Order: sequence, then structure tokens, then C-alpha cells
Amino acid sequence: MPTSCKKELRKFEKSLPISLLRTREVTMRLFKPFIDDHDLTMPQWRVLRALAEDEALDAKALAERCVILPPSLTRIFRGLTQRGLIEQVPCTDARRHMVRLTPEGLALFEQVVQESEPTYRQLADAFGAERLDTLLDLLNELRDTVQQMQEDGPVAAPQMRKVAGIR
Amino acid sequence: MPTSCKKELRKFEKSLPISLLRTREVTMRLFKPFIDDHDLTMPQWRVLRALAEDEALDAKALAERCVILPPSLTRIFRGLTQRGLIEQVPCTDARRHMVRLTPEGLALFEQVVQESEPTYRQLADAFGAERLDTLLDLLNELRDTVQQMQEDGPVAAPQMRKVAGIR
DNA sequence: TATTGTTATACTCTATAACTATA
DNA sequence: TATAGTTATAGAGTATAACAATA
Repeated sequence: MPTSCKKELRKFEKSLPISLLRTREVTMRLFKPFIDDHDLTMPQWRVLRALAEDEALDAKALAERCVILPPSLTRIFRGLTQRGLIEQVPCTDARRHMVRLTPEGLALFEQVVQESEPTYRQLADAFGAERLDTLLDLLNELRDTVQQMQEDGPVAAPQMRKVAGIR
Repeated sequence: MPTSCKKELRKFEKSLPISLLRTREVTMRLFKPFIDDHDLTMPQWRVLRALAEDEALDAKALAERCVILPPSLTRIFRGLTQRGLIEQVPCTDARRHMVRLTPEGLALFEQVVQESEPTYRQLADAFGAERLDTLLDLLNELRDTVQQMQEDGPVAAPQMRKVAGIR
């Protein structure tokens, strides 16, 4: 490698969005085969996982938790429903599209969890369970911090511009 | 919210790929306006950023660092070249597509960095510069750990299946 | 009138495979 | 023969806007 400089390289590693992306990429690659084996996409898996923990959720909650935009979620609902993995739940508010796992969906979820557990344990051993925990806490706390910043209103310029609708 | 359980919710927060995704999502949303304002996509920005630090890189190195697949990179090269932000560099190995920033590309990079700096400082203040540093270190170390695991060869089943070409 | 979700649309990225050119 | 990159192609996600139904 010709023109690389240690100090400069460090800057790239110090970019938060890029570090998050790259770490997610390798981590995902580690677990993706388990998802692939059951012909699920990652967003589909996130939906199953969220539903496995909360029984029933509406589109809005799922969109936020799984980081999926409403139009994508509509398609994902269709796919998972056709495969009999989720089903709609009647809701007092008829606007809401509430769904839950079917028994088949729950079984599939549990199978994937079981199959991937050895790999997760292997990762925890290699990295250190305690450090992994610290990392997860920091990630979730950073998320809260940034969300707060965004709620508190834009102090810097570009957010304002975005709100103003320029672009 | 009806059927949520604190203990179960925690499990969702303890999923590494999902925490990485959600944290990246809010973080990216914080900085994306600065990129949007210059009509850049996030992958394009990552390429500019990598080149700003290494002068000249080939497609392979950029693909790995920026987490972009070769076909996407080909298109990104086209776009950035047309806009005069990067240019090809002659290389002894004629197979390699080596590129570097043009003066215009460097100027754009520096402008974006300057514009987004206040927001980054705001984030560092709110979260704590030291904790941010710890988080970045943990992220990069986890990436190394996982990469090592993948190089050391698949101990668990699904990677083997993938290597075997089933699916 | 505000909210929830779907539809429509365009663009980009993801992912493979097949191909070309060079080493 | 192996490697680097491009092309081709299919599919999925990203992002907005417009719309329908309900509150």
C-alpha cells in the first residue's frame, strides 16, 4: 500500500457512521446464513424477532423498532402473511394494522435462535461477554442521546434547511 | 401499549445486529442532511472520505473499506468522475482501477467536514467525548474479532453449508 | 382536521453470475 | 490459471408524495 498514513487512517476508523456500518456488516455476515437458510431477508427477520417479544404490534411500532419504512413494511407484511408466519389481529382502532406471529412463525423464530446460538456464544467468548455488554449499552445510550438531540430541535443549520423543505 | 414486557424488550435491545442498525440509523440521520445538501449519496460520501485520507486507492480497497460491492462501486466511480470529483490514476497493473480525489473533490470533502463539525461537537458534548472514544474502539475491535472468526474457518454449521454452495 | 397505512413511482443498493482484460 | 473489474440482471430497500380510510 503506497500512500497510507497511520494518523489519517485512524480518522477513518473514528467516523461513527462508518464504524457502525462496517461492524454491522461483519456481524451480519456472521448471522445471515442462519436467516438465508430459511429464505428470510434481514428486515423480515427483524419483524419476526420484534413480534416474538411483544406478541402483537402495529405497523408504526414495527417500523420504528425495525428501522423499516412504511411502504417496505407493507410489502413485508404481505410476504410473511402469505407464508403463514404472521397474521393480522383485530384492533379497536380500525386504522391500525396489528399483527402477531402464528404458531408457525414462532416455531421458525425459535429454530433460528437455536441454530444461531452456538455462533453467538462463540462470539461472546472471543470478544468477552462483558465487553459485548458494555458495547450494547453504549450503542443504546448513544441512540437515546442522538434521538434527544433531534427532538430538542435543530441547533445546527442543515436540519433547519431540511425542515424548511429546501432540496 | 398493550402487551410489552420489560424483560422481553431488553432482549431486543441486546441483539447486536439490530442495535448496530438502529444506532447507525439515528446517527446517519444526524449527518445525512450535510451530505444531501451536496447531492451525494452515503456510499458516494464514504468513497470521498476514504480517498481524502489515502490519496489513491483501487476498487478492491475501496470496496472493502466502504462496504460497497464491486458493481455498485463501478457506478459510483462513473457518477463521481462525471461530476469531476475523482479521477483515474495510471497504475502499473493495468487491471487495477485506481482513483484519487480531484482538487474539486477535496474541496467538497473539506466543505462537508467543516459544515458538519458543529453537529459532531454537539454530539460529543452530549454523549461524552471519552465514551464516544470507548464506543469507537469497541466497535473496531469487535469488527476485528468477527473477521478473525470468519478467517479462522467456520466452526458452526451454516457457514459450511454456505461454502458448500447449498442455496 | 390529524393520523394510520397503502399505493405509486423512481432511484439506489444488494447480490450473483457471466464475461473481459490483464497478470 | 488466477485476479481485477465491468456488465447484466433480478430483487429488495430507500425515500417522497399522493391517496384512502378512520378517528
